[in-house]
Amino acid sequence: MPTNTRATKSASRRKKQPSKSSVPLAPGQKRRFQNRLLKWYKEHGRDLPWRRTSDPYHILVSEVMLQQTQVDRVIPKYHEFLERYPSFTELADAPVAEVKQTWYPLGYNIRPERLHSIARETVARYGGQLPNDADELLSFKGIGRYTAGAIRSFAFNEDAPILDTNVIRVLYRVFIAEGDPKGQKSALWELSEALIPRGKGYDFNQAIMDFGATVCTARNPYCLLCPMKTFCKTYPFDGKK
DNA sequence: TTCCAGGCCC
DNA sequence: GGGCCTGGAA
Repeated sequence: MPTNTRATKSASRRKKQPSKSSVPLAPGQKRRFQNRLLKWYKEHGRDLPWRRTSDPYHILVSEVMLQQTQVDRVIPKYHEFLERYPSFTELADAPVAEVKQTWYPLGYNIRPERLHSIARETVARYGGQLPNDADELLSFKGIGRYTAGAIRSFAFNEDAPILDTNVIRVLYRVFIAEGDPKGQKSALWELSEALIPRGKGYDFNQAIMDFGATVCTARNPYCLLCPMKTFCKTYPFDGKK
């Protein structure tokens, strides 16, 4: 926990005021969202290759590939890449030029360079084991806040929050629905964290991204078959945001 | 053809 | 807050 958020507990009786950036959740709303999302995921979640492993290296490769590239284009390259570089060691030992060639044609070629440097550093400084600590992960070039959360939840099974465009869109629509979503990142990070059912960070995070990618889509979302429509602040969708 | 999204770095 | 690089929408 951060610091002393309850310092004045006995000093005053003022009701807890949501800080400007936090989103109030109606009673039961949190659990309803969690239950419906996880149920939806059980029935409709996609079967993706990186969901069949908990190897942090595999997870990292998939997440870096997915940073600016759609799932369908990533899948074949994910297999090819791992076949060629089965672990941090092989990747670290490979010439970066070759790694970039293997990466082709995914594009954004700074990514293979960074992935390669992450591999080298992981071998050199962490004995070939990716750290699970948030700050250590964030210290790598190429791992930002989203990817650090993804690694912690998908590879290490921690209840770490993630926030990418899918998650932003889903949480904004269901719980906020006013103002500019991008201007509310900190509230959305808080929401992302607060909504994770204890011990279920992996499934919950995978679920919310799948949900955003296939139901709560950017354009023409499938509101009619959405399990959240009874309490979604955006339902019925009017064509914007 | 132009414009914008998308995580990250700076 | 802008630029990166690229696909896809406008």
